[in-house]
Formats: sequence, C-alpha cells, structure tokens
Amino acid sequence: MDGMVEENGTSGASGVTDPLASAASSASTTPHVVVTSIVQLTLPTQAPSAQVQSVIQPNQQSVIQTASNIQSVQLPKGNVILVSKPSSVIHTTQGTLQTLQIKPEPNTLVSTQGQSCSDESCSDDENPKRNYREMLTRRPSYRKILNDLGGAEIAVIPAGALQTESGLHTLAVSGGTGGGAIVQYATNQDGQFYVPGPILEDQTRKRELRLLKNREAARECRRKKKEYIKCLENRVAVLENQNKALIEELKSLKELYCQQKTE
DNA sequence: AGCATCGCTCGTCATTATGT
DNA sequence: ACATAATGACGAGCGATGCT
Repeated sequence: MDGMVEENGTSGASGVTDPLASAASSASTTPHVVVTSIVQLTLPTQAPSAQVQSVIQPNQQSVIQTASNIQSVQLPKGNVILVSKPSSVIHTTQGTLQTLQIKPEPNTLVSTQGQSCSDESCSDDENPKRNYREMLTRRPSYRKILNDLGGAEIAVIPAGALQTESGLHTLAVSGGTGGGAIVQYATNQDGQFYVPGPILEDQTRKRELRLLKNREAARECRRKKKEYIKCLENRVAVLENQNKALIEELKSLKELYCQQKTE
C-alpha cells in the first residue's frame, strides 16, 4: 500500500493538539516516536483524505479517531482501518473500506509539523528518570528541613577556606544557582574580612549574570510546565471522547446482537 | 473605603540533571 | 570533576473579589 501518511497538526476533529510534543522537535532521529496529534491520511485512490486523530503510544495498540464521527478502535500498531459503514469502529469522512498500514518498520518515525513527541516527554513509564511527574515530588531542600527543625539562619563557616599565596582566601558559599558561589576575600591586620575592589566587582558581575540566566531559565521552565499540563489536559479530553465512543459502540453492538438473537 | 483572602506571576535560592 | 541548564520550593508583589 503506498498511501501517503501526512501529518497535519493544525486541523482536525477536535482541534486538540499536543503541545508537549513540540518540546521534542529533535525526535526526527528517534525511533518509536509517540504522536498525539492530528494525522492526515492521504489515500491513493480517488477517495479524499481522511483526517484521524490519534493517540499512539509505543509498545501499545493504537487508538485512532476520525474527524467526522468520534469512534474508536484498538488495532495492532501500524495499521489503520477506515470503514464507511455506520456500525464500524472507524469512520472516514466519506469513502469506502480502507486499510492502511503506516510504515511498519521498527525505526519508523511518524513526525508532525513540529508536534512530534519523544518517549521521554510523552510516554513516561519508559524512562522514569526523566519523568516529569516523578520529578514533581522531590525531597525537601536542606533549608526547609532546617526550618522545620526550628533552626535559625546558619552561618557559613569557612571550614574549607583556603589561603592562596596572594593572601586571598577562597570560600565556597552555599546559595545561588549552580550550587553556590566561590567568594574570595582577604583579611586585614586586625583579622577582619574584606573583599578587594576589583574582585568584588568581578564577583558582583558574575552573580548578576548568573541571576539573569536563572531568571530566564525559570521563565522557560514555567512555560514548558504550562505546556506539559496543557498536553495532559488535551490527552484527557481525547481519551474521554474515545471512552464515550467505545461505550456507545458497545451499546449498539449489544442491541444488534440481541436483535439477531430474537430473529 | 478599608480589609482579608485568593490566585497568579516573578525572582531567587537550592538542588538535581546533563553536557563536556 | 566541573560548569551550566533545568526545575521544585519559597516568598513578595499585585490585581480581583467579596465582605463589613
């Protein structure tokens, strides 16, 4: 079968897209890519294209939806059946029975327009290390633990302070992005600490740069998090639709069965 | 109008993850 | 091992809303 499999992430039945997927635009080299988006299947015959919305997960059966009628079916991965009969599990917008095979090779990638989705971002059970949900639960910070214990502000004792040949001390201070900072200081004749001007300037500049970078990183991080949450919400919507459709279909099949039985 | 509460955003810190 | 990026936690500020 040489039907083309095209992706169209901007149109479809419900308009539900997968924002999370866009985070993995580099997935073009990754096998077993997860796609949660609108997939446009262009049929080789005179039949027009059929738009289906898919929730395809690796190592699982596919669940496909069409645009015209939200109906669902589970098929072996890589196969799509398009049927025109009303009682069928999959409906095309129009046309006749079609069976499509979507590139069965194991390394096949079905990518969307910037909407492809890597294993690590969409199918999470495979790689728990990068599982965002798991990352949401983190052990409390040391500061919080100390606060819980009722501890006061802890002074940084220069236990690891080193004195250089120039008379400067180097002190690792906890705090700040990147696991703290290195602060250089000197001592005067009275043993009091002071930071020489140029060094202070340099440290201030470095700190400001670090804060700026972290500020931007935080913004980006929040944006991604929002995207991820939106993705989950969209997925819930799709799955709810599929569930509803399956329940309806089960109902009608039962009725059909009862009818035939009584005849 | 003044106050309390809530939800949201943002910057910063602390820590972990990742790249070199 | 070290540097940098990513991200959870926390607190401050601010506007919206409801109550008195």
